[in-house]
Amino acid sequence: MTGPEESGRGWVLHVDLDQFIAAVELLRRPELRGRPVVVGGTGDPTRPRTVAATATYEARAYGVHSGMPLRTALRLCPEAVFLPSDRPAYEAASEQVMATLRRFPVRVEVWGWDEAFVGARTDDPEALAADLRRAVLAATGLSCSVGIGDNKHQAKLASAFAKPAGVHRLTTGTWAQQMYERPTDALWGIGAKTARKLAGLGLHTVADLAAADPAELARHFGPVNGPWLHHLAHGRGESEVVTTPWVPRGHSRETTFPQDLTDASDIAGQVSALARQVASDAAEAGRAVVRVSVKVRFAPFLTRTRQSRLAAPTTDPAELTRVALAVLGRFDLTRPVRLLGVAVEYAPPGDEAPAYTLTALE
DNA sequence: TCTGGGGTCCTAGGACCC
DNA sequence: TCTGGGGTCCTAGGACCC
Repeated sequence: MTGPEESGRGWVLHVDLDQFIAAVELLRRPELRGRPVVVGGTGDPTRPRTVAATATYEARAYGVHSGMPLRTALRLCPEAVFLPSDRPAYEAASEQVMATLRRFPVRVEVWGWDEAFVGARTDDPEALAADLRRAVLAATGLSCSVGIGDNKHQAKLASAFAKPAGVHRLTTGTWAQQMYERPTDALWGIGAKTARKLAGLGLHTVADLAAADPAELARHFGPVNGPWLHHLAHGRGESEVVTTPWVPRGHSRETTFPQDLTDASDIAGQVSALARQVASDAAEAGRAVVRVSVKVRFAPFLTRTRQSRLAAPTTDPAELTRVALAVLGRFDLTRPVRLLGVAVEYAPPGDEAPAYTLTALE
């Protein structure tokens, strides 16, 4: 921490913890180091319909990966150690990491449990990145990788190139050289579906997309998404690092049942329980609810949602439960149900009361 | 490999209003 | 009454990310 951050040009850094969940678990259980470990669900690999949140490199050697059903992981690697997900532990570790980053003369924007953007002015961003890595490791025992860029998009991609435990710089100056030959889904925001659709238009690489006509892209992907894809391919992106805490837009709870539900009163009972849970979460967060939606995933895997806007914002559990059940009533529930969910949209904070006096004056 | 849970944002179509 | 044009709100679904 040499303190040169008041001078020099501005940079965006992306700090990404390496194998975050597995690393936190191994800190608590050093005896498991070097063994195949899989984390997910309640840690019971025989329970159907639960998947791995993460797998250590030793487990990956057996073909196990995150998102894989635990039962499959067990078959591939019977000697693996299966651990339950422990959200509070990950949140606590994450807090420690973010607090460490905030001790530097930089701006820190938390972007999830295991990553953050850092805004800084310096003549030597590699030195700053190395300082951040050392400080996080010393304070928490966790390893991270750091990407350096002119904006968040570049820094985010750079940190992936830096993995594991490294530092990498990707800027507008080196964008074409580093990115143009890669497939379009190497960009942050382009997934499998969009990549396939782009390929159908003859656009396979980042260079192809960068050379495409934005108006043509708008016709196929919409007025916002089309031009945005073009921007992504040129390595453009948001460069402002915002330190004010994120204000959640909504909240949800959902459950996949080990066996399908067919009984209507069971289904209603589960939706009530989810609605009460979401209401309690909202009350704890001090947020009023303006919309309630119910999600039903039918067997084998058909997902449908129904939603309803409330007449007035509320946090009342009885009212939210009543609305959730009314929305549930709009589904055709003749097929077996494998998942139920209740989601709410929050009113913007401080927006609960209508400002009718101001309106009257206009 | 029979496929979690929790988020965000965008799009399209219909209702409704002037 | 054979049919405009714009704006806003609401709903359902989709894509993406961690």
